[in-house]
Amino acid sequence: MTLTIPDILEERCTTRQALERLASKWRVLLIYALLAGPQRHAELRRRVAGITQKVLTETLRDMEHDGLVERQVLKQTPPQHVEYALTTLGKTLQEPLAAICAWATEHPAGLHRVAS
Amino acid sequence: MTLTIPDILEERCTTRQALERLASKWRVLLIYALLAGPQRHAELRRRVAGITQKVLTETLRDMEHDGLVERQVLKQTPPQHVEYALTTLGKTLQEPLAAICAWATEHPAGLHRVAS
DNA sequence: CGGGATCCAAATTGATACTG
DNA sequence: CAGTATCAATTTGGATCCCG
Repeated sequence: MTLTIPDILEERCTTRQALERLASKWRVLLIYALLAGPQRHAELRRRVAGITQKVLTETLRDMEHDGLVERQVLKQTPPQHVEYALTTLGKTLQEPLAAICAWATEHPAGLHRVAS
Repeated sequence: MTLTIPDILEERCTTRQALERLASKWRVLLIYALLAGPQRHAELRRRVAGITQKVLTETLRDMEHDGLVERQVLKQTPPQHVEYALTTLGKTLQEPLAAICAWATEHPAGLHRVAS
């Protein structure tokens, strides 16, 4: 009701830019998956149904470079062991994300795809 | 902390599907713009910087068909007067959306684009 | 196992021109 | 004014093959 609307509608607005980066299907799902704790590449691939190796790698790297995810190599030998974990910053997304998920859960009939 | 993670990671999960539909840059911005009240096509185009007429029309129609937005034609004469407004359902997005925006505002340094 | 490199098909977008 | 139609230009995604 008393929401103050910032000028996030401006292209230069940093809030809008952050928002645009978050508004991604895979990012949201990955963050969600990672809330359960650090996980490996193959693990995430299995958990996040539908994601391909390429997209997974790309998304993780983007998120890492945005400071949301941390990548740790545990072994250097060829059978590499790599884990991804949310950073402190990434974890702060839990609450707002939960709010969205709660909404999506509460309004299952909302975004039904109506045949044109 | 005590967040129960639903299996939104499954492709068939309706919550995930709703989420995927919401996770769109333009949708988020449009909803935000529309929180200020019903607005016209040209008005929205001006407010939501960077959106093109085509994408605006498409996004509005998608949101309309998802039950988030309502379209009302006020005049039938050639210089048409069309207004778009959030539906009751659409308005319920205000809170979760505000949570995300608040996050984005609080973490301006978060999603900085680091030159590769 | 993790992921870089390619090649290619498919989906998005941008720019214009046109209509009720 | 609002919106459709079209076509070219990107972007994005999927499928493979390969390497440390």
